[in-house]
Parts: sequence; structure tokens; C-alpha cells
Amino acid sequence: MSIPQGVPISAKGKNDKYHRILEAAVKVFAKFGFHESTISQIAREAGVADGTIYLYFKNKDDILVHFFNFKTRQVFTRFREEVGQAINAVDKLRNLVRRHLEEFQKDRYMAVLYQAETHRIRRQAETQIREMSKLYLDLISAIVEQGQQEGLIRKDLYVGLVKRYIIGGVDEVINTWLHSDGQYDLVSMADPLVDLFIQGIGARNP
Amino acid sequence: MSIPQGVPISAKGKNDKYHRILEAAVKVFAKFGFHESTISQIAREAGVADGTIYLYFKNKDDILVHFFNFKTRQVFTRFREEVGQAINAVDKLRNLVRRHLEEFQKDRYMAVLYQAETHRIRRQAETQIREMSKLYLDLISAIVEQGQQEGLIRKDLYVGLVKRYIIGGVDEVINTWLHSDGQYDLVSMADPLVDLFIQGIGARNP
Amino acid sequence: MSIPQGVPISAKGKNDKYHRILEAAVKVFAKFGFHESTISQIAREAGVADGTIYLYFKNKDDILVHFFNFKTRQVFTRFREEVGQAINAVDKLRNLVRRHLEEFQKDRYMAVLYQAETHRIRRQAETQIREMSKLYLDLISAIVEQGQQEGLIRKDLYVGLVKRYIIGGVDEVINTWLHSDGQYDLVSMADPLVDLFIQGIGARNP
Amino acid sequence: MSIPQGVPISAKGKNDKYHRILEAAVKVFAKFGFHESTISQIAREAGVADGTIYLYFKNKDDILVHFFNFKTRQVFTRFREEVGQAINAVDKLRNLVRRHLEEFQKDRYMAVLYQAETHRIRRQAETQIREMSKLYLDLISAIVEQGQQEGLIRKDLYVGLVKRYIIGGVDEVINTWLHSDGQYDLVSMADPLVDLFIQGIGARNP
DNA sequence: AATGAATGAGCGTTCATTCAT
DNA sequence: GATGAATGAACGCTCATTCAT
Repeated sequence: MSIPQGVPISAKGKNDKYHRILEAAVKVFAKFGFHESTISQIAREAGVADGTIYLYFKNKDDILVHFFNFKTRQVFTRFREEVGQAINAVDKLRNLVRRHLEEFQKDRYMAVLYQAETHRIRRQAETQIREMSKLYLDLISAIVEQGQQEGLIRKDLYVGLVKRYIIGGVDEVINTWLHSDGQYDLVSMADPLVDLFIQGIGARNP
Repeated sequence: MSIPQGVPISAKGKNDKYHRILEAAVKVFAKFGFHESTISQIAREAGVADGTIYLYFKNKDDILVHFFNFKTRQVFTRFREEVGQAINAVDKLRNLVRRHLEEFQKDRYMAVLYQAETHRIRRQAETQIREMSKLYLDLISAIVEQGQQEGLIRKDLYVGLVKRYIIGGVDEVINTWLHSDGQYDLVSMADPLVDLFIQGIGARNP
Repeated sequence: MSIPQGVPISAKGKNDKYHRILEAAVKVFAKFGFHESTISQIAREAGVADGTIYLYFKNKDDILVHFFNFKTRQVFTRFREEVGQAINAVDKLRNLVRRHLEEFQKDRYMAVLYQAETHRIRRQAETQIREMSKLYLDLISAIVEQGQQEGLIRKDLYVGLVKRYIIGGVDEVINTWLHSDGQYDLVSMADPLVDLFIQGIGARNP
Repeated sequence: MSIPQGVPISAKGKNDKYHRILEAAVKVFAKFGFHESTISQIAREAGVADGTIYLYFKNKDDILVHFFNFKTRQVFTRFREEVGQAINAVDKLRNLVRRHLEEFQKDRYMAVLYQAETHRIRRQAETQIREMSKLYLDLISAIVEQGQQEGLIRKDLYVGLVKRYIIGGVDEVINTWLHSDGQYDLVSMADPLVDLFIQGIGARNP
């Protein structure tokens, strides 16, 4: 894996090969897993020659790096927008989770690939992932802090843990949905889940 | 992948190759990932010849199946024991989470492998994994139901979602720990995490 | 073994790899036998890389199938032509046997491979071989029947047996020649052999 | 392949391991072919350990050599006996062919193995085979010469060719029988076949 | 003598990558 | 830029053979 140099100049012009290959790769990776996918499959799916892929990506790993860099970064940007739409912290969290589920439901290939490969890539490209998580972390941190000021969220929280607590729940809901072949509506899980995040499962004993 | 026939008789000894190979494989898989690991690496790590591995395992996949079947099933059994030690639901949940983190902290190779491969293996050995998850889910279900009867846990819960909520949080805590190179004490996360599960992050406003 | 899909389009050129590999394979197979030959040997003989072979043949077996399908089928076609040249049955038989010995003498590699593998391959590709033998058998049947009508060949014959009687003799003559390192002229055996077929070894006692 | 040193002393005593292994090997070789058979299969079939085989045979090839040396040599000896029973040349030939078909029909494993491997083994053990054929050749030579003196067999024959003519026919009849799964009675082919050898297929025109 | 666990060389095959066109 | 035929390193796996017991 290597540090991506950004979208090649040539790809900026038309909606061209670069994106076609990236989309194709995500689709193929999602279907067969990264290692089980071949460059030939991706090329076929993208409608280009095998060799062409190497004009846009340094190697097979590089495709995955670009995926994490652009495809999902884009999604995370949308998360931020969505959070910006709400006023108070609880609504922000609800919007975040809802949008998260929405985006992943909308692009199943991305969802599969993200969930599958995120846990595998270690040393390599770890920076990428960490950075990506940081985006999420920052979002949640901001929400939590705001909520604490608003009096909506407990003050005795270790924010680092809260982040994992929330991401974990959302991820697992997505995973279960993916493994169930996506038969049901994922987004409908958002509100009950946020309710759990806020209220916990404990009974309110007076 | 195939249905494992249990530990070969010859492996019942103590210095036996079966376990040496299994341990070695877990170690290597954890370091490089299943697909990136080679039989030769495992053999070298176990101090045996390549061919020897095939006396104890049908093929490379079979090693993974055995891992999921024995190594982690064993861990799950311990979870059940631990849960049995506590009386009320909240204590049970706390014990479960604590023990979970303990076990995974104790055997880092297993932790990495479990977290990494659990999300990838789809078709093959899926049954194995699903079965394993089911053990966990059943545990939580029982706890939640008991807690509801005890009045410690809210009654207006969709238990299916609660399971994901809890597993997700625990998994993510482990993942973060793994990616941080396990520098801090994982178990110390248990109580704060369970507190979140029970209380949520919302402020208690009368 | 699999049903060959014909010569790949790309192989239609003249310096083409398809034929180079096939020739090389026949040569190597003839020298060492099918099983004792390796892909590397064939690749080296053909002057290509190991992997290249798999661009033209599905697998090692497939090479043998193609051999039987094209190389020898071609020869059998020539047999038919040769038979067509003669008028009466005895001349036809003589032409057939002569041409048979000629072709096999001309392409020693094919001869060895044909004689060697024809008796071994059972299940796999058996259909191929049987079909090939059938071509030969049909030729002989037609000749015998014609001869019977012409009064040149006995009418009290079990044609099924006659076929084996003739093929057997020809095969054995070729085999002996092959094992003698082909020092003498194989074709010169044709006429005496056909004479035996026709006259037998019995003395004509009035 | 190596020059066999004869049956090991230890095997001479009882009808022991040596023969059990040889029988087992023939059976397994016949079923799967020489190369597709494994030492383990043979050992299992013989009811001995893998390693035991190496106490009686130098290596896998050696088993085949011993087969050709003893098993079939024995059969050829019987041929000679059978020929000895008849007085004139034609009867001798008939007895020979009949016995040949009988023996091969009786021991199908031997038949398959003999027919299959006889055409393959080249350089190695070639001496063995040649020697074996020589036994047959000598038999036929003697018969032909006697027949010529008796006036039963043509004098204008090249005996070397006659041998191939006869062996070829017999072999092919056996082969066809083997490939037909031995459904019909092989021995019944003897007399018609010998008739062909003697009379040929040509019509007797006065 | 007999065993069978252990070995490791060697195989067929795949596929990321290159490069002449 | 685009191609896709060609490459060859690398892998999983088999199995004849050895040798400590």
C-alpha cells in the first residue's frame, strides 16, 4: 500500500476510467473479497483492459487505498453535512446514525467492502483507516460536548469510549443487516438504536 | 471448508503436533491475515515440515475451521461459566463483558484473528461463525430477559437490537485496543462500557 | 479432461504459440510419457513461459485432448482419402495399412504418444479415443463388406473380430518398430502384413 | 527401475508379505493405473504398513518390474506347457491362443496392467519386456517352423512379422474385451481368431 | 521384522504486473 | 492513452521415501 497521489489529472476531466474502475473494483471486491478478486475481473467489470488499470492505480492494493480515501471519505463528508442540519446534540446524533445507515443501505457494495476490509488491513494503510475513524470520532466528540453543554448528555463520560460505544453499535447493526442479505429496512433501525445510545437499557428506578 | 472430525487421536498427547500447528497457524494468521499466510510460514512457525500439516488438517481452510471450532468455542464456554457466577442481570452483563475483554486481552492472536476473519468469511464456514455468534446472542438474550423480570432492565426493548448494540460496543472496544497495539489495559474498559450499556449517554433530567 | 473448444482464434497465425505448444507437448509426452512430463518441460521445449500454456490450454489434460482431437484426427482423415484412391477391397486395405505405417513413421512423436496413451486412458477422454478408433473400425468394416461383395473376401467372417485382427497386427508392427528405435523402414512391412491378413499363414493344401 | 534380485529369501518360506504386496499392487495398479496409484493404497490393500513395502521392494517402480518378472513370466511358462500338449502346429497355435485368452480372462487385474503398462515403459525395464516378448516369440517361431515342416504352414513367411501379426491380434482381442468391461466370454474368441491367423480373410478362389 | 509419522522435493496452476504494439 | 498476450514467482498440496521406535 502506498500513499495515494490523488485522482490522476486525466481523470478529473470526464467521469472517466478512473471512476469506472474504482466502482467496478468495489463491486467485485464486495462480491468476492479483496484477495479472491482478480485484476481481470475488475477490468472486465469496468470494461477496460487489464493493463489500463495500471495507468490509474499503482497496484491492486492501491485500489483499496483509493477506495478508503475517496469513496468513503465522501460519505463521511455527508455525515458532517447531515449533522449540521440539526440543532441540539440528540438530534445531531440521530441524524448522524440515520444518515450512516442510509448511505450504507444505498450502496451495498461499499457497505460490504467497508465492513469486511476495515478489520483486516492492519499495518498497511492503517493510517488511512485511522484518519477515517478520526473523522467519525471528531463528529461524535463535538456532538457529545455540545450535548453536555446543553444538559442533554451526561457529563461523566470518557468520550473516547463513547465513540467506540456508538460506532460499535452502528457497525454491528449494519453487519447483521448485510449478513441477512439486506432483506429489511436498515434505516428503520436508526431511531431505536439512538434511543438505546441515549437511554441505555437500564430501567429508570425512581 | 469442511466439517471437522475433532482432534485426531494422535493429538491427544501433550507435546503434540496438532496443537503446535494450530497455535502456530493462529499466530501467523493473526500477523498476516489468513490469505496472506502461507503453509510454509505456519510449518516453520510450528517447527514441522509443510507436509506434516496435512496429516492433521485437511487443507488450509480446515485450520481456520478448527480454530473457530475449538479455540474460540472454548472461550465462549468460559463466558457462560462467568455469567453463571452472577445473580442479577446487570452483574451478569458486567461479568460477561469483563470476561470477554479479559480473554481477548490474554490471547491477542486469537483476538486479532477472530476480529479480522469473523467479518470476512461469508459463504464458507459461515455456519460455524453464525453458530458461534448465536452462543453469544443467546447469552445476552437470557440476561436481558432476566433483567426485565427483575425490573433492572427496560421492558420496551427490541431484544434483537439490544444484542447488536452490546456486541457492537464490545467488539469496537476490542478493535480499537488491537489497533493501538494493545498498550493499555483492555479490561479496565469493561465497567465504564457496561455503565454505558445500562445508563446510556443521556442525562437524567427529572 | 474437457471438451476442446477448437483452436483459439489467436492461434490461427503461423508462428503461433498454440501449435508450438502442442508440438512441444507431443514431443515431451512421447519422450517421458504423459504423467512423467511436466508443464515446465513443455514450456521450455516450446520456448514460452509456464503460464503461457494456460492461455491456450485449460490444463495439462487438455493438451492431450487437443492432441487426440486434432493431430490424430487429421491423420485419420488422410487414411480415408487413401482408401478412396483404390478400387477393390484388397487394394484398399493395402493402401490403408501402407498409409498408416507411413504416417506413423513420418511423425514418430505422434506414433509413440498414440500407441502409449491409447491403451491407458480409460475413464477420461475415453470418448475421444473410442471415437477415433471408431473411425478406423468403420473404414475396415466398409472395406471388408465391399470385399465380400466382390468375392475377394470370405463371407463367413465375424466382422467385429476381423477389425481387431487387423488393427492388432498393424499396431503391433508399429510398436515393434518404435521399440527398435525405428532403425528400419516401417512402410516396407505393409505389403507382407497385408498378405498375411489376406492369406493367413496356413499352407494351401489342395 | 532396477534389475530385480529375485524373491527375497524371507518370502520363500510362507506365502507371505511379498506375494500379498505384489497381488495388492497389481490390483491397485489395474484399477487406477501405475502413476495414479499410491504406496499407501497398495499397503492398505495388502494389509501392511507403508514402510513394510520397502522391505520387499526397492521402490514403486520395482514393484512393476517384479510384476513383469514373476507374475507374467509364470503365465508364459503355462503357455509353453499348453503348447506342449498338442502335436501339430495348428493345434499348438490354437492351444496357445486359447490359453492366452484363458489366463487373461482369469486374472483381469493382470490383464489390465499388462496391456496398459506394456506399451508405456520404455527405456526403463525395457529389457524385461523384451525378454518377455522373446518368450512368446520363441514359442511362435517354434510353432511356425514345425508347421512348415509338417506342410501346414506356408514356407514363404518372415517369422518376425508373423509373430507381431499373431501377438497383435490376440492383444487387440483382449483389449477390446477389457474395454467392454469383460461382459462376454473371451475364450470363445480363440478359435475364430486362430482360424483367421491360419486362413486369412481372403476368399479361396479356385 | 514391522510400523506409520514425518519429511520435503516437486508438481500443476493462478494471477499481479509488464511492455511491445 | 490503451491494449492484452506474455511472464514467472509463488502458492497449496501430494506422495514416495526414510527412520526412530
